[in-house]
Amino acid sequence: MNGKATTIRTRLERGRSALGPALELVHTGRAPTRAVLTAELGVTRATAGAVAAELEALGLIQVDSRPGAAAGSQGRPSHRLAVNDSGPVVLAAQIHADGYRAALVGLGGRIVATAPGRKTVSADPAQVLGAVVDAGARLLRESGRRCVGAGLAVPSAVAEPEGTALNPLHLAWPAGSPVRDIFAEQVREAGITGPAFAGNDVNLAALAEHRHGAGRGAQHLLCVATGHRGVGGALVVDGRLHTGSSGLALEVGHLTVNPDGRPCYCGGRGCLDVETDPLAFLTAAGLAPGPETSLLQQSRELLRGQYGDPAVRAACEELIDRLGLGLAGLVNILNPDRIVLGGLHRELLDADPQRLRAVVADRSLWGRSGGVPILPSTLDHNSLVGAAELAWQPVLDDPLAALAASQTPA
Amino acid sequence: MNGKATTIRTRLERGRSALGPALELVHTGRAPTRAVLTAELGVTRATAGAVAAELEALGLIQVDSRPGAAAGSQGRPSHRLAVNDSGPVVLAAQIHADGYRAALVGLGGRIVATAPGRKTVSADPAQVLGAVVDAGARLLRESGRRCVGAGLAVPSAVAEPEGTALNPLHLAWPAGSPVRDIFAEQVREAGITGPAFAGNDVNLAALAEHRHGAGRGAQHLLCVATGHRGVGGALVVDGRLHTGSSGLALEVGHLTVNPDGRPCYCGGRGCLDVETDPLAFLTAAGLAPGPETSLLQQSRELLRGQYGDPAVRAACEELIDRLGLGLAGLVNILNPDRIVLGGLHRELLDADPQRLRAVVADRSLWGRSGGVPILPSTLDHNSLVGAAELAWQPVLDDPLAALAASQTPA
DNA sequence: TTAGTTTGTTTAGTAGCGGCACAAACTCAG
DNA sequence: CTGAGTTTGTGCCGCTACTAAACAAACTAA
Repeated sequence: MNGKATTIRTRLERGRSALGPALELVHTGRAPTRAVLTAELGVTRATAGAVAAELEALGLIQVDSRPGAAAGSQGRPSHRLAVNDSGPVVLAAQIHADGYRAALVGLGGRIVATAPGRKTVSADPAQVLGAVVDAGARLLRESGRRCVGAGLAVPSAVAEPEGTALNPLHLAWPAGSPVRDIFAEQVREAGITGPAFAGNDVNLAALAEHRHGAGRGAQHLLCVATGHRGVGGALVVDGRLHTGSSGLALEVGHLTVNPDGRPCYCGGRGCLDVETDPLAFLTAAGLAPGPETSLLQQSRELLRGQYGDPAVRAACEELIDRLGLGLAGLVNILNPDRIVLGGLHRELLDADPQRLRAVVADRSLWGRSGGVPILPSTLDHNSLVGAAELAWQPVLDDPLAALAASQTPA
Repeated sequence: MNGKATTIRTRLERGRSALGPALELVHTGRAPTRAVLTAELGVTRATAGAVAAELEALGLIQVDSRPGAAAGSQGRPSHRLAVNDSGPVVLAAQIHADGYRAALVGLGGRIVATAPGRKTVSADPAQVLGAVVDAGARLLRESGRRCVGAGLAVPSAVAEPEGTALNPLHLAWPAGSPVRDIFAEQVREAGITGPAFAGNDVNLAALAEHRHGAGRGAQHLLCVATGHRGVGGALVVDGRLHTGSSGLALEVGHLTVNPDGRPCYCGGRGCLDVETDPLAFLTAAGLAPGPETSLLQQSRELLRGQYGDPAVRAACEELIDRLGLGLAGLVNILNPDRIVLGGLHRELLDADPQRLRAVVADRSLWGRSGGVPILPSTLDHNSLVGAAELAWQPVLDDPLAALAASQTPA
């Protein structure tokens, strides 16, 4: 009964319907040649060729004459299909505990230019976001590239469709700040073309890992990460973020992983949040956390440098057991086919992969027969690249419409 | 790199692409007239008319001349669009602790004919499934209707794509029984046309509730139910079952809801499974469960008949608190926009809806501001109807192909 | 050199859908 | 009772994205 017709998309809007899927295949590197593009789309060679030509005409992809397929195959060599290196870009912005970062990101998830993060902290989101957008606008001017959108990653749950940050951790922003609208406003004022989006940083990191990192090819990708305090989760299903009905899904921090654990502000005790974050690690290792460097940095140095120390090792194993219990619970509920860990959790995995995999397999119901692959994240700045993915999405969904929209800022 | 082209569907296969979506709208009662079908599909009136005509020609829907819209509106009255009452049916089968049940189900989820369940229990799945299929085949012969598929609901997790029952509770079947293949074989041997499917009963109940019951219109529907022992969960996202990467998602029984609780076979303690099922309720109420009637039946009678009894009431409140904690955990992870409860959980909700809603709102992170609607299931035999939905799905996805396939049994 | 294989392009031809005009069936005002 | 307004249903035309099939191109292998 809702007026909007969201039921069918593909066939009803004019223009080539295969344009978006084709671009996504090139964007994620799954279509290196026209031949595999043909197979992957399930269309005839004629159509795939026309689609590729149109994407090339739009300036989104480029075709090299160099052979794209593996050498040694017989038959006529295929031409290489790749993202246009000098095509349009999107503005990606990330706010984190220590400051912010702005970047221009092209198709394929390639970071074209970056503005170094600065340690500026303000209780006013508009001020911080204004600074990031300014940095981004400067990058855009310097590069002279066309911009088709902007994406923002924040360390907070972002409610949809309002675009408000419900719990901006370590940012001192007021809860419920309309970050998406503030960001969009700043972007518009800076003269940057295209729509603006905002999302949770772990969600966006998961999106990036799925398209360009350790999550490539996974159908149900679960990501769990912890940076400074608290634990974030994300799920990517069939290439799309699963954010629940209002963007608040995968709030995994309050799974009980230690019945006798320390109390948590949520009202429970022994939550994943307070049992597996860097602070928990440092205290388990018997260290008073120093304020000079970040908790994650301290934990990382400890794990990499002094893993021989029995106290450090014991703390590591304790956290692995707790994390494994939490992951097992998530496996039971979400049944992913791959898990990618970031932040301190990634370090814990690197330190003792066997133990973590064993705990997860042992405590998940069906894990005994096989178990889910657990991998460390592989992408640098994955939240930033994920923010770019958010901005690229309209282009991937409908290149013609998105490019036309960003051409006329209206 | 998988050969199959699953990327695009709609525009590439021949035939009207709006046929499936249109049938689904009529099937779920969301398109009572051609006019709203037009709006809902987002096509022109001409196209919607043609689509409706083709569906009618296929014998799937019927158009009455009686006005379909609400009276009192001006303009030309619309014709009523409805499912064809004498059209094809599917065979739905359900296995439960006390026996089995077979039924013929038409479009719209209407049960056309039922064969009474019988108390036959065997350790051989082939024997029990053979009996259900025989009963179904008898129904089909008596009705003379055309059959386009068969669906089976079993009280067990069903692994995909193998179609094996991993933990057939209270059935004494060997774990890992290939129920889908056994069922399909029996269906084929009985001369029943169309493909055969199998699924977990709670999953299928959720699907049915979403399409024809308390879950209608929900985007992210979470269902939780307990029948005899153990707790089942299911999630329906955008009208499709979310079963994870291998059909094993929503195994919610082992969320920790009572740190000091009784030990569970999973290795943990205080799991939802052992803290909120009928056995837990009866023991909490101080009763030794009698073997004569089912545990759910006993619990239900106790709750409805002796709710005044302090012990019963205390047991009820204890279970509500535990269930609420579990639901809150699921809300944090899945962020549904509606929750539907079945079995004993439904009874608990009916007994004290205020208390359950309060607990869930209090213990879920974002629940304090609003809270998710929690409703009791409304459909009789929802697992059975859900099994039928499974069988209808190919027809809803592509009516032309599905009907053609079931015509020629090959 | 010739056959075989894979890739890319050109040429019809088909069909689904949008756009538009028109017809049908009602309500409401006067 | 009549005509204007409104909503619904249908017939016709044209566009265009697609398939199909033949052809051309660029390699390998014998």
